[in-house]
Amino acid sequence: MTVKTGTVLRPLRADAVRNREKILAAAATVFAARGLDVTFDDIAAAANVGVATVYRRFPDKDSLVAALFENAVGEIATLALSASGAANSWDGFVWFLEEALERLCVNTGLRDVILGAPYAEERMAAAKIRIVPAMMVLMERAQRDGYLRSDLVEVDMSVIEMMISSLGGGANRSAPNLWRRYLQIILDGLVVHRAQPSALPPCPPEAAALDAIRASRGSYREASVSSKRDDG
Amino acid sequence: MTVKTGTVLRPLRADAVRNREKILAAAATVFAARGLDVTFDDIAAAANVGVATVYRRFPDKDSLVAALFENAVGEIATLALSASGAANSWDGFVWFLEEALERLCVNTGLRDVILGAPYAEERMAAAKIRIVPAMMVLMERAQRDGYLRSDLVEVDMSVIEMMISSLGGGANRSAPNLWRRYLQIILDGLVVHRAQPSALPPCPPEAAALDAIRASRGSYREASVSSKRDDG
DNA sequence: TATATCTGGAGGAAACAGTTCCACTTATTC
DNA sequence: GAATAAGTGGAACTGTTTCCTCCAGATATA
Repeated sequence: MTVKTGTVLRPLRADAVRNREKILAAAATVFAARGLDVTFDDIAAAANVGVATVYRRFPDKDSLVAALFENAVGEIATLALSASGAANSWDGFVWFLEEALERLCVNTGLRDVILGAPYAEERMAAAKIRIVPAMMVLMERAQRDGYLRSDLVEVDMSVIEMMISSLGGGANRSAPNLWRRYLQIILDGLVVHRAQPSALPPCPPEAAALDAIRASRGSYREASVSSKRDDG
Repeated sequence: MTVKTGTVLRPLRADAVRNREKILAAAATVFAARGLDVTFDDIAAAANVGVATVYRRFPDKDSLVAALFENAVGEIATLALSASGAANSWDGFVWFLEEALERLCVNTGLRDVILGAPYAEERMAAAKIRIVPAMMVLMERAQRDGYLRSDLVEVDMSVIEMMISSLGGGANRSAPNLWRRYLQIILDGLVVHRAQPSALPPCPPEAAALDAIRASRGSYREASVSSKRDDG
């Protein structure tokens, strides 16, 4: 790791490199748990580092986001490509959705990136651009083979992925796999022929499901307890 | 309209009554368009009234929310009840979903209330309490008649309604009926027997669909342009 | 006309995001 | 193991936003 100083490239000091790693690790955790709308102070705190240190390494959120998510986004495109190599086109389609949604649900930050959050937009757009055609291949194969309903278009899949990933575990600690149940229902709606509904992943405890619902919206201001409460 | 002053009930002055109406109307519009997380200043501006006037009539957001949404919530319960009187239990089930989602999609504030936003929680809980049993009746009838998949439980419907209403027109001006397409897909996943997928509502223009996706998350900070831009 | 009621919007207080500064610490180098 | 360049933490400053109150002046009512 080097840094530009004046006109020469000078190696980053060892402790600085270490801190840079700590920051990246912390940011990954915090972004995953709470999305891209966290502050540099949050990240610094999670990394056990001063804010200035974060600013020194990453002048703005774009650079952090780019450093952390470019690969993850590319990986999704790669998933779609390998899925289109599956022996059965429907299985490939389903497999891709499961893999992609797993990642989006577990990582709110990644979801934000895919969803078009206003950070590092150009670089993320460049990373995302491979996804759409790969997805189209997947869909067309499954449609040609008579598995996937033929009236479905590519943007539908984006919408569906976003609907489902809003239930994700990133925001919803108590039922991290809730989304699988609703994916299954939707798959039952996407498939052309089925004799019976397929078996659903287990039903969540009521409370967990409701948490998920709440989490799906931007989880209001946590402590908007508002009004008075008796001071005890 | 009266107000308690000291110990006597005294009628509200005519202009005050008029302003109160203006505030309610404005709040209804603003809540519908932007959800419950708007400020009193926003409401005052929309009502063409000073903030103080809003505070004077409605000491906190709870009272506004209660005044505006208690009926709307009750109406949803009523819908569920009338739906269970339908000749065909599946038709009743579908009809209820369409009617309820229509309302939730058009009115982000109502969606927030149903979703459990932290305003007027007790009163809203009281209003909501009628919905669950009515929904259960609807579901049980449709399941008994062999239309609705039998592994579905009541909370599933809450989750599904929330997923779908996140695509709603309240936040998504450009494709206000987008949700109908995905409701149809999900219905195709909920029904026990179907020979073919049913026809879908028309596919939206690409851009509109992507708007909807973005709108489904809390639409980031509009102008997070951040960083420097060349001053022209 | 007198007076109780109501109004607007300026502006104070508090919370919070984003960023920089600088006295101090630590790694590197010879 | 000293000299010095590089790096550090967190206080503090700026700007924004939200919530709410105050009060001089306007308006309805009787």
